[in-house]
Amino acid sequence: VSEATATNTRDRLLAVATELVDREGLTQFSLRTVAKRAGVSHGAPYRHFSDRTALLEAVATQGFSHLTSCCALASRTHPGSPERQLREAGACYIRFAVRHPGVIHLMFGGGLDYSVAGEALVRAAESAFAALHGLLAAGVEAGRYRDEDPLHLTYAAWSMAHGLSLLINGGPLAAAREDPAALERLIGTVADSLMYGLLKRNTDDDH
Amino acid sequence: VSEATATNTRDRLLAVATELVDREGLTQFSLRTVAKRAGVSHGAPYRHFSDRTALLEAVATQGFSHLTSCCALASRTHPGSPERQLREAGACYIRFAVRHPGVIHLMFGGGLDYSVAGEALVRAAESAFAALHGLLAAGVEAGRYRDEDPLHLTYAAWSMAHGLSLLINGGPLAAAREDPAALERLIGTVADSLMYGLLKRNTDDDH
DNA sequence: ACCTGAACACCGTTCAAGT
DNA sequence: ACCTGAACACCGTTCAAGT
Repeated sequence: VSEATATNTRDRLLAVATELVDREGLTQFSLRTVAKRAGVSHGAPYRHFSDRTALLEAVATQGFSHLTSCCALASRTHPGSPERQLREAGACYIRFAVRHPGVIHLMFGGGLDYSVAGEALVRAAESAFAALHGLLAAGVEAGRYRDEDPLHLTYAAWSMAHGLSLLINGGPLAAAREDPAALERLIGTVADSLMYGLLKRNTDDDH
Repeated sequence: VSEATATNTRDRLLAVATELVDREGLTQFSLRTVAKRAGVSHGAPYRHFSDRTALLEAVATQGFSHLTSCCALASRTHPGSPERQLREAGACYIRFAVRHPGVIHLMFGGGLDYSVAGEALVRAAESAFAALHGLLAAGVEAGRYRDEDPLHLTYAAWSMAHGLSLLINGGPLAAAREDPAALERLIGTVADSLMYGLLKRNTDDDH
């Protein structure tokens, strides 16, 4: 019984923290507010997380896990089609970013120092990156994408997805946040642009 | 005399704030520490900035001005060559991001709410975006880039630059931070990849 | 094992008082 | 006009004490 209660408190803290990060942002995020909203005293979180940073790291870890599952789902849904896998994984990423703007900012906005982060977070981030890398490597191996180091293509793909999510969440494309159809259209357009850069072309007219 | 003193205090606060954001990050940033490091009491900053957010916005505004000047400089240095302008502006962006990781995170990491920001910041951000847009539009007009909406190409180019800066500052490419030659090489590689996606190709083998 | 509540050092912000 | 320092409400963290 005590184990179930402990787990529930920990999970509740995590859920409240995620909601608070998304709704108020990192600056407004406070451990004491999380505790209050979770219905425990301000000292209770220290039974489950070593400090404020550790709780935020746990929220980010969940985020990376979700991105990993985006890739895994896309792989299963479109077997044999690297392009569709990549498009679907990217769309999954963007939808997550729209639903969880604070978590995305937490993961990539510099609020976390990965050089001193807990290994759970580091592992989750590496898994997400490896999953995306797998999608790009598959496309190269299938002869669909340019014959480049898949790592470079991974950087390009990930940069594009993340850049778009920033533009949607805080920038000039914010209108798409409220309009699901417009959001899907925008995702499609950017994916087209990305694909144009990834796919092989027949003639070279570089500088 | 009083005017000069006032300006100096304001400028010193701004400089100290920039340094603190870059070295300690947004979470550790505190108005009281800035005041102490600037040699004034903790109440003094309120004579120059309405609150903590206003000081951070001023730091971000300076950052956007720098990005704008990156584009302006690139335009002047490589007249008539849209590709070189874009490459140079991108490299300028990345170098700034490496030198000022905290400021870049402040500008794009979600710590600022642009929907309620002061107009100086909004204007500076819009100017930077417009300057980049001008570079892309010039390339399209010159017939070098794909015949797409320059806005979409601007999103793509900016996303790539920003994604790379994130990977360098907090991710798997951090080694390039310490090695200027490796940094320039990396910038070149990513720029190649971006150019590949921007430049016209002769044959279309899209799905 | 988990939680509470007092305690301490810190922070943002305000404001009367000084020059 | 600009700055100081007391004041207040808040926060992260620790820890003795309770169940």
